[in-house]
Amino acid sequence: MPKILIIEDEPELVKVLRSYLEKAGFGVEAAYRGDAGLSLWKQKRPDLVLLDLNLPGMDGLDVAREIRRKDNTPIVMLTARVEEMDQLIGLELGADDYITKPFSPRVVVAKVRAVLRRLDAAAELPQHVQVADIEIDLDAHTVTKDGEFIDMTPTEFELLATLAAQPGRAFSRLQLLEASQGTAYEGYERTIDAHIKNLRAKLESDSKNPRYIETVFGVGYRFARQ
Amino acid sequence: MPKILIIEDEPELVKVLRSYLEKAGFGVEAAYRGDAGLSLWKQKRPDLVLLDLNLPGMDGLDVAREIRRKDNTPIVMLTARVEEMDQLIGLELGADDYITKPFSPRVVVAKVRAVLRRLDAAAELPQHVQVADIEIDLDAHTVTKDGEFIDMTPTEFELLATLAAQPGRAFSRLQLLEASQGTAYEGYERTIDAHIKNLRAKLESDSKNPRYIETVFGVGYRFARQ
DNA sequence: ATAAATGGTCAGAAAATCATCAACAGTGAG
DNA sequence: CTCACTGTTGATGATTTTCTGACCATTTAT
Repeated sequence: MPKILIIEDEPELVKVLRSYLEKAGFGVEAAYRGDAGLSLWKQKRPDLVLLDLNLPGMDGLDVAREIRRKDNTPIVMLTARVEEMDQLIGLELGADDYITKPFSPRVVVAKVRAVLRRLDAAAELPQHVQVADIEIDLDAHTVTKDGEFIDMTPTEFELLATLAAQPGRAFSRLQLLEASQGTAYEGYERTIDAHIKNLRAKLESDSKNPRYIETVFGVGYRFARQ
Repeated sequence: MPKILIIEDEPELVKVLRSYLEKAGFGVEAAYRGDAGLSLWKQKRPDLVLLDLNLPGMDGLDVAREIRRKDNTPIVMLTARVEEMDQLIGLELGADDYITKPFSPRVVVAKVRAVLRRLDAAAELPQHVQVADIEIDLDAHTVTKDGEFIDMTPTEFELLATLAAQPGRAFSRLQLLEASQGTAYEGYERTIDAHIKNLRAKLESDSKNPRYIETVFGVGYRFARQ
């Protein structure tokens, strides 16, 4: 559950935002002054900061600068008017996004989600898997073999990406089910067989003697260690 | 470390700007006259020029024009008032951005960063995409097929530009929403379908077998690989 | 060698996703 | 204000993918 820190001096606004964010599954902390917000940030280390520009105690810009100096917690600025934003457009201070008042809480939640998603996507996952003469670009959703592009359905793509990410490791059908269709524990293990067959048809030149996707009898499948 | 050239006749202002820019990690050169600025530009080849409009020795406009004639070093204009800018815009000077006085040094640094970043980002993407008989000039905002210009609505062009800038890469509807209407997380993903349909109607001769904008089932759309 | 267990393949059914259309809303120009 | 244009939305039918179970082939264990 990602934690959001709201630094905003209007209690009414904080109340509304908190309600919406919590409903959306976020944990919420709030401060009503800039300096208080900064120390709360140090203490709680939230995943994202919603920061008003005009604050008592300490200016929002200074708060942002201070946070940036120590960390790159994503910051979404709340500003009163569009003109204020013109000053910030360069985003000198590294705000990740901004919202101008008046705004609907719904929009705020959407922004928060978008920023977190954007950062997550950029930071964590490897973008690229290369094994043998197969190349998988997770971002672009492409698979090439010897430079030739091969079309994949979403499930096929997921399976291949899972297997190829750890060549030599055997995956059970259950693990592959989980990888391909999310968490789903329900489902028929043999479904995987069908997808493997289709994958092989697309990848292997000799489907009888698979070169890439090998069967591990009694266990599952693995991508060949090259 | 990017180099910035300041051409500005007020020494006090130069001093402040230099201090801020250096703190921000830029190398700074300065000239106090237009003609001197131009020769310093020739000599140092900075990554960006901060250029005052009213200068002794040589008018800022002439300096800009001269720089543009030889090179496309980004230029950020410093102008006294907004009205001055209106003139400039008509002159199609090719400045990359402008700032009106009075301005905070912070804003200047932000602008400089933004311009450099924008150019960097732009440099990575092609300005021009040609596939078969379609030609898309992302810069000029034009699309031609067999030499004939095709009119696009703004949204259509944005979508097409996004897709065509990275042929072969699949984009989700969410990514396309974000690209076409700015930030939107809200909005109906199927809206993209409608725009794609309109785009295809304009681009494709056989809308059933799209040659340019391909559907990636379960993922989104992509521009055909070249 | 034979039986038992596991994997491969296939085709039809079910589910998910997509294309298209028509109606509606917002916007700016005249 | 009206009109034209653009963009949005929800519904419908079409398409593609995914799932499933049956049947046969292969592997393993005895």
